[in-house]
Amino acid sequence: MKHPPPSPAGTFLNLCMPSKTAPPPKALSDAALVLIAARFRALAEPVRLRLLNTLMGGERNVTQLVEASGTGQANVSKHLAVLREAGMIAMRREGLTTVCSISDPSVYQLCEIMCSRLRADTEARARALDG
Amino acid sequence: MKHPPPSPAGTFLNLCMPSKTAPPPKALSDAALVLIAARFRALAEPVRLRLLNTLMGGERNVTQLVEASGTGQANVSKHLAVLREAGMIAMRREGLTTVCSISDPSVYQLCEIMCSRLRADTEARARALDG
DNA sequence: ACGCTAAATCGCCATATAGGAATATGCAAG
DNA sequence: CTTGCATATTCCTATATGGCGATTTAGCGT
Repeated sequence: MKHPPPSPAGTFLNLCMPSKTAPPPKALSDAALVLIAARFRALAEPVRLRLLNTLMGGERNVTQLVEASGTGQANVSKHLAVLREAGMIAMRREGLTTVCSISDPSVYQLCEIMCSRLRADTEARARALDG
Repeated sequence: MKHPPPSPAGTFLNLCMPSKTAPPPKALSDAALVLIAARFRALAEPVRLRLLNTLMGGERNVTQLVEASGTGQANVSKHLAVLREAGMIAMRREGLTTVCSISDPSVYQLCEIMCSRLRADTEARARALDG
């Protein structure tokens, strides 16, 4: 259950270094691609990203997430189900409420990378206008 | 109205994060979330992942990508347009052919992270079956 | 000009999914 | 058991998107 992090494939340290390291082009199976695509799809929705972003501040119950999300309770419930099935969040019943938390640490890395890219692209576009 | 009564910051972090990787929970704007979601959506498709996976081996023209993708030329063309609009690949005309290449190095990181997670989950599920 | 090839685009269909209202379920208090 | 709150689920509609065939566009050689 608990794993003293043996640095899964060295991904942690490579995070902040956008060097042009081309890894050996290992071909992935079709089945693997389907699974990977499913994970990306779970992140391909603004409301779900808002939920994850809120959960980055710590555990929240569903009502709190509904308030933070700007959409209805039914939608949030469905989006949470998607995130849970993708293994990204954990949900536990606590009396009347359901408490949610991020269960997949790679969510942080993925969002961090995307944000960095977004910043870089925006900046590049701004430079293109000025220069 | 209500505040998160139990864990302020520590509980779930102890569960899933080693030590260092907790970024300050910066709230992202709705506009940023839409842009980030769009980038994830570009990766949320097996055929597009196959194209990227192929391009990880170096530049390829569209015909080569069609052969590697297992789907039709029209589809590949549309998928390539999606990846280009997401800023992940570059395309240049070279005589009759169009040569494609990965233009966003974060693609490597993102796929690497997803593959690691996939391996970890699959392994955990296998352990759960064996006991 | 023509034909040929590579790639992009269009039209259509089928499916997936986000959104929302209504309803059902689970749980605790009285 | 009944009431009330917090979530989940169901049903529905609108939209987005993938796949495919057919057509169009683009560039090279003749």
